[in-house]
Formats: sequence, C-alpha cells, structure tokens
Amino acid sequence: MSTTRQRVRESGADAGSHDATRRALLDAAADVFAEVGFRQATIRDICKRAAANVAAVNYHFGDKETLYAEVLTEQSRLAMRLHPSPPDDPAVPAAIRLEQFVRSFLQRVLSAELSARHGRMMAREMVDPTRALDRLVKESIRPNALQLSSILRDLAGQGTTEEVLRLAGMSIVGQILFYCHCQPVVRRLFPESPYDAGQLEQLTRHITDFSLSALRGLSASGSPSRRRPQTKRRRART
Amino acid sequence: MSTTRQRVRESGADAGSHDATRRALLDAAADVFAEVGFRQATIRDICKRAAANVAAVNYHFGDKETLYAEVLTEQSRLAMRLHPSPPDDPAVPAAIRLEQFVRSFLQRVLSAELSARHGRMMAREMVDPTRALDRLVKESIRPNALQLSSILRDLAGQGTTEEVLRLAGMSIVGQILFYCHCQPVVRRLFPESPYDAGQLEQLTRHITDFSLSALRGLSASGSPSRRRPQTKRRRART
Amino acid sequence: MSTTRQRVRESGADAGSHDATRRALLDAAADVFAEVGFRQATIRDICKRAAANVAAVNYHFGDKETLYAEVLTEQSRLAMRLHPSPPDDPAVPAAIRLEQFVRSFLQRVLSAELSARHGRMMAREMVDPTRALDRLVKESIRPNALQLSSILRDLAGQGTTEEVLRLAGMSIVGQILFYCHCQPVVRRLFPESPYDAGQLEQLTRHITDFSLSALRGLSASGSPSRRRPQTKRRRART
Amino acid sequence: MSTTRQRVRESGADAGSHDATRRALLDAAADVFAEVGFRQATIRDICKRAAANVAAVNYHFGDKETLYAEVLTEQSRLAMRLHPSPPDDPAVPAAIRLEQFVRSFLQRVLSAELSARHGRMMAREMVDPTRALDRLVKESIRPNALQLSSILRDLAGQGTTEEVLRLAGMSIVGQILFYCHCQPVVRRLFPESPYDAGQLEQLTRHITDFSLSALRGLSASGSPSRRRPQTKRRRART
DNA sequence: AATGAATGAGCCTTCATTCAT
DNA sequence: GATGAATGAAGGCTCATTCAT
Repeated sequence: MSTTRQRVRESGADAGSHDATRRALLDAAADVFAEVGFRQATIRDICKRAAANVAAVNYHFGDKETLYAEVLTEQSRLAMRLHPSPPDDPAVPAAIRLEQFVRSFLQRVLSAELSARHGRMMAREMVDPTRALDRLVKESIRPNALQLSSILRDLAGQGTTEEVLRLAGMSIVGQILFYCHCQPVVRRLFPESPYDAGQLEQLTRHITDFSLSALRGLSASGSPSRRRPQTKRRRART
Repeated sequence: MSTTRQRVRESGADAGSHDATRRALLDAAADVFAEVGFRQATIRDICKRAAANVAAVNYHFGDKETLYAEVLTEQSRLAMRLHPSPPDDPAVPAAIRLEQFVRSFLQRVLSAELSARHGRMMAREMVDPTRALDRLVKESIRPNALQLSSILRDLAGQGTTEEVLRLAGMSIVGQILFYCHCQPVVRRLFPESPYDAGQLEQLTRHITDFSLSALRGLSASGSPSRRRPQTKRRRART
Repeated sequence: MSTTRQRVRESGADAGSHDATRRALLDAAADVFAEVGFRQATIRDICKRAAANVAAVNYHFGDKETLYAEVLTEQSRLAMRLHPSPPDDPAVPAAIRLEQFVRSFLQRVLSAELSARHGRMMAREMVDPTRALDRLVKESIRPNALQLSSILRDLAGQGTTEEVLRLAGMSIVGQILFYCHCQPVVRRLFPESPYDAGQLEQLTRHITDFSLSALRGLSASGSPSRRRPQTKRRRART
Repeated sequence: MSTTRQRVRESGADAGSHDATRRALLDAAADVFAEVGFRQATIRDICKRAAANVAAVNYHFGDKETLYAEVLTEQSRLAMRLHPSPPDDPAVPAAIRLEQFVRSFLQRVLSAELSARHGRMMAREMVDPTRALDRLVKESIRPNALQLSSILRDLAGQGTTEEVLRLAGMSIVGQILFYCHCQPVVRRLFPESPYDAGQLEQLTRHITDFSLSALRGLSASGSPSRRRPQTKRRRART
C-alpha cells in the first residue's frame, strides 16, 4: 500500500519535503474528514495516511481546526473549478440555466471523481456545523443561492414575490441535497439504484423537470396566500 | 440550574419512583444526542444532566449504544404519536392526503414542542449513520416511504412508471428534510425567517403546492426518457 | 440452561429461600473462584450463576473475601472427606502408607469429580496468596505435611536428619503438585496425555516408586553434607 | 522514594537518552507483573513507578498485553543469560549434567539477583495462563524439557521407555518448581529456612541426589507396568 | 428478610497538543 | 525546520459495595 505522501513525493519534480508533506496532509485530511467528519477524525490517522509525523499537523497548520478549514476551502474551490455554475448569461434560456445549475450542483456534491468528498463535508457541516460554516456560507453557499434566485426570477412570472422565489429555491436545493445527505438511507431503500454518472444525469433531468413544472403551476396560480380558499384544512395540534 | 432528574422527580406524583432515574437518563440523553450526536455525546454529560451517577447508564441500559437506540426509538414513536401520518383513506382526495403527509412530516422533524430532537437525530443518523440506522429504516422510514408512494400513485396519471413515482417521492421528501438538515445554513442565509408553527404551516403549503404543481406537469408530459428531444444538453465531463 | 439455584431449590425438600440462595452462592462461587481466582472473580458473575441478586453475596457473607474463605474451607473439607489421607496405622507398611498418601493427595487436587476445584484454588492460593492462606496452612496443609513427615520417618533409616526428611517431603509434594500447578504447560507439552482417573493411578505409582527408590538410595548414602566428596562442583555465580 | 526512571537516568552515562522511559517502563513492569500478575497489574501503577505518564505504556508498547509479553521475554532471556543450562556435552557425565541442570533451573527461577521475577512470572503463567504462555512454551519451556530428556536418557538404563523418562522428568521439574510455586507456603511451614544462595545450593544437591537415587532404583526394577506384582494395592474409589 | 437501584473509584485506552531536541 | 517522545485530560466501562425500601 502506498501512502499519500509517497505518491506526492514521487510525482512532484521538486520533491521539496516541506511542501510535499503539507500537500500529503491536505490530501489525507480531505479523505479522513469526508469519511468521519471533523470531530471524529484524529490527527494521528491523518498523519499516518500522509506518512507524516504526529506533530506534522500542528507544525504545518497550527491545529486540527485550521487544517480542517483549509481542507474545506480547498475542496470547495476544487469542486467549483471542476463543475462550475453556469454563467449568468441572459441569452441562455432560464430553463437551460436551471438545468445547468442543477447538474453542476449535483456533480459538485456527488460526482465520483471528487469521491464525493466535498458533498460529504458539506453535509456534515450542515448537520453538525463547525466554526468553518460561516465562511463557507459567505464564500460558497450564498453566492450559489443568489445565482439560483436570479435564475428563478427569470423563470417565474412577474408578480412572483421574493418569498415565493426563496421557497422555490429551497425546494430545488432540497431536492438536490437529498441525494447527498440521505445517501445511506437511499442505498438501503433502493439497493439496486446506482450512484454513478448516468444516475446523476437522470437526477438532473428529473429535478429540473419537476421544478420547472412546479414553477409553471405556481406562476399560474398566483400568490400563495390567496390560493385554494376551498380547502378545509385541519390545523395541526398545538 | 435544575437538572432533568429533579424536574422528573418533582413533577411526578410518585416522585422517587423506582425508575425515575431511567426516565431522567432517557430525557437527558435525548437532549445530548440531538445536540451533539451519538459519537460526540459523553455518558458523563448525560448522567450529569440527569443528576445520576456515571455508572447509571451502564446499569440501566448496558452501554451507550443501547441507550442511544432506545432514545432513538422513543423519540421516533413520540414524534409519530404527536404527529401521525394521515390515514390511508381512499375517500380523502390524494392532494389532501399529500398535504397532511407533508404537514405531519414537517412537524415530526421540526416542531418546537419536540425540540426538533427527533429531526436532528434523524439528520445525524443519515449523514453519519450508526448501527441503529438499519432498524430506523425498517421500522420508520420505509413505512413512511411506502405511504408516500401510495399517495403519489393516486395523484399521478395511470401511465406513470414506478421510477417516476420514486423520484417524485424523493423530491418531496428532499424538500421537507431540507429545512431539517440545513437549518444552520437557512438561519444564516435568512436570519429574519423564523422556525415557528406559522412557518411550518407556510412550508407545508408551499411544499404541497410546489409538488402538486410539479406532478400535474409531469403527468401531462409523459415518460421522462422520451421528453424534450429538442434540448441540446452538454454531457457532464467524465 | 438451569442455574445452580434452580437446581438447589428443586432438589431441596425444604425450599427455604434463604438457605437455598446461600447454598447456590457457595456452589457458584466455587466454580468461579476455581476458574478465575479470587481477584479476577466478580460478585456479579457469581450472583448471576446463582440466580441471586447482586447484593446477595454482601447480604449472606458480608463481603467477597469472606465468601471466598468460606468456599475455600468448604472445598478443602469436601476434598478431604472424599479422599482422606490414610490413617496413621503403624501396622500398615510405610511404603503402602506413602502410596496411599500420594494417591489421596493427587485425587484431592486433580480428580474430575471435584472438577479439580480444590486443586485449582490451592494452586492459586500458593502463587497469589490471599489472607485465607494462613488459615489454610494451619488447618489443612500443615497437618498433611506432618503426616508425610511421619511416614517418611518410618521409611528412612535411623540416622536420617529432620532436614533430610523435610527435603524429601518437599520433593514428594513437589512431584504431586506439579501436575496440579503446571497443568496448562503439561497439556501443551504432551497433548496426547489425558488427565483422567487412569492417569491419576499411573501418576500415583510413578511418584511412589520414584520416591521410595530415592529414599532407599538416600538412606544408604548417609547424611547430605558429607556425601560425594569426589564431585568437583562449580559454584554458582553470586 | 526514588523511582525506577530516576535510577535509570542517573545510572546511565547517556542519561535522558531517547528510550530511558522505555527502559524504566520495562523495569517497573517487571516488578509489578511479578508482584501481582498480569491481570491485577495496572498501567497506572507501572507508569507511576517508572515516573512516566499514564499514556507512556500505550505510546511505547501499544497496550498492556504487549508490554507484558515483552517483559516476559526479556526476563526469560535475562534469566537464561545469567544462569544458562549446561551444554549438552557427552564428555561430561550425565549425573553432573543433571546437577548443573537443576542448579541453573533453580537459580533462574529463585535467585535473589533476579528478584525471582522470572520465577514468579512463570508460576503465574502456569496457574493463570495468559496468551503469552504459548510462546513461552515454545521458546523456553519445551527446549528445557528436551534437554532434561536428553540427560535422563543418558542416565537411565537402555530399556527405559520414553514414558518413564517423561515421568521422571516431571518428577525432577516438579521438585524444582515446588520451591518457586509454593514459596508462600514453605515460608509459613518453615519460617527459619532461608531462601538465599546457600539454600539454593543445598536444594540443588538434594534434588540431584534424590533424583539420581530414584533413577538408579527405577532402572533396576524394570518397566513400570510389570513391576511389584506382589503389592496388594487398594484401588482408589471412583 | 432480601433486593433492585445507585454509588464513586478506578480500569485501559485514546486524544490533541506540546516539548526537547 | 521537523520530529519522536511525552503529556494529562477525558473517553466508555466495570467493580465491590451500600442504600432505601
């Protein structure tokens, strides 16, 4: 079994021990953090996988949390570089831009080439946030949300309120993240269903179609507070 | 600061009953497990909150994992008792049953009266599963999924394939769980938006409307593999 | 699986719960103490095997050590009752008495009908003494040693010193106890050699013959300090 | 009170060398394991005596069991180095070789310069074996047994069966180990008898003489199954 | 009289971190 | 600059014992 560090050192021409170790630590840490999360990950495990000393993390990054933040940022940028959001081009129909948005989002969090590391780390960050979440929201999540809002604004009818746009956005993101957050359950419910590139494309189409169809209906039925006066709705208890 | 156990003992008429400690442990454990998860929770913390000895968990439950499983089951049943799924009554229109399904689901995982403990524990279980997940899927998640399938079958057109039903189901569940799993992010993105009963009702209506609208469109457009031949879709890399 | 206590209660006509529990505890404790020793044994294990409450040992015997002492005494007496030392009868030839001594000793510590419990407890007591050893020496070991001395005095020549008798006695007891103390090693060295009644009889004959033969030689060669002047013995270091 | 580690560090010329702690742990552990055995020994006690941190054992040896195995091996080798078995030299009379065998064996398990640590650990290992016993038998006990067999074969007459040799070997080893295993009892029975170097030499002579004398008798009397037809032996009960 | 519940000390082990080269 | 060694605070768990019926 070859360690991450050996791979790094053999591949790099410079073979600068300092940077190679730092690189190996980042790679090993990405694996470990994605697998077991920040809190459950141990410095020892990371260092062992990086073929580095126990003290290497503290030496190179100061402490475990800083290393984690750096990994999170790096993985986020890597995912965004490999699968960028579509450009905000008004010439492209909004429906196409939505599809591209959904596809790139799904690929960032689920595609195998990233070992789904980014998605898993994001999922953990949401369910069990660390102090790194604030930065993540600012640098990565909020820009994404704004872009989706922009697409939806183009899709929805004129009279659509900001709140409806916000809710629709969350409905779309919810559909996407479901496959990332609930993978263990989905695998148990539908063991035959694969998680490969083809499946990702199928999900892209489904989520896009489902959402476009929903939006068309919402636009037609007007604002949410006035619709369906005929429904006798039983209030939930409490 | 009053401990859980004191509350239990003071509130009960039979204060000091023989398993008041057991009750206090279950309550304290539900809090702790929901807050920090199974792995991060410490039995010392749980026992302190329950005003019990460190050995109390071991005495009453054997070990931490058994306590966790018991808490998970109890919270699941409590949530289901307070907010049961709607009955599978063919006389009730499927659209109403879907709304009831969405509402009860949202309340089970988010309602304040449960401190959202059940939802948080479920979210953790999905992102970072323990051995308890298998049982949870069997006893709680799968039955729920089957019920949703049944509702969707009634809603969708005759020719709708099982796969479309499955995808639609996940789109709906994804929308619901989003507010549970991504609460930390939602709070950061929209600090002004509350997580109260009114909000829950608004979410119920939105998700129901969004999904009904989507389903109407899907039923009209036929099977997913043949539709929209005109779209020139760029394949994902890899 | 029937517990010791059930057996006791079913067999006893009186079915007095108090004494039955006490009896069951003694039996269970004998098993456990023989298997794992005093220190490693746990009250919980003993009580579980006796189908009694955790507090039963403390209730009936005060504490673990008292229970242990009582078990040790009881097993010692039981062994002595089943396999008593031969009577100190001057009419019986000393060689026969030695053989009887060896046989009864071997049976007390090794015979299967006692599950070798007494032997194992004695072995542990010697290698890892508890406070019960003093009493054991006084009530059981010293009387035995005196009897052996008496037999050897009859066997040995007139001029034999007390010290030679003492050493000879230890040589004989050492041979016997070897099979008790070193059973795990003997089993590993000679896996084919059984530990059954036939083997016990063979050992009896061997040890008796070996020792009688040795004693005949010692009696003939005179006092130990003067014999074999021809040997050039290298002194041990230190 | 001076700790083992201080002694180690002060005595060595390279005081503070990188594995002084390791050395101190081994020494302290040898003391503790010999005193109370593997199971009863605590890492805390060992570390305190070695003036090391509680985690030191884990760092240097992985766990308690590995430390124990290492101590056992080291003590075994140390004992064998200080008091090696006699060479298998055919030129030396077998009686002399037997005496040398007995003497070195006694010194290995009882001599004060080793604090009898090896003997006490071996005794515990036999009465309450750990997983280390298998290795001990293979590397240390079986070779010793084979050597004794070889000596006895030279001593005994031609027609002596392997079984008689085996029994005779155990009779000899039993005599030796008696003083090791039963020391607490011997001290109580004969408080005036010391356990010093002179005593060891006396024991060597006694055991050698006793055994040589016995063997001479056995060789003369023929095979064990046919001898002494005249004895009217009462069968043991059972 | 007899027991289920509770106790707190102590077990081995693991952890992120710091120290002394 | 970089590391093997050491640290001490918890971690979950087990123990003999005692308490309150």
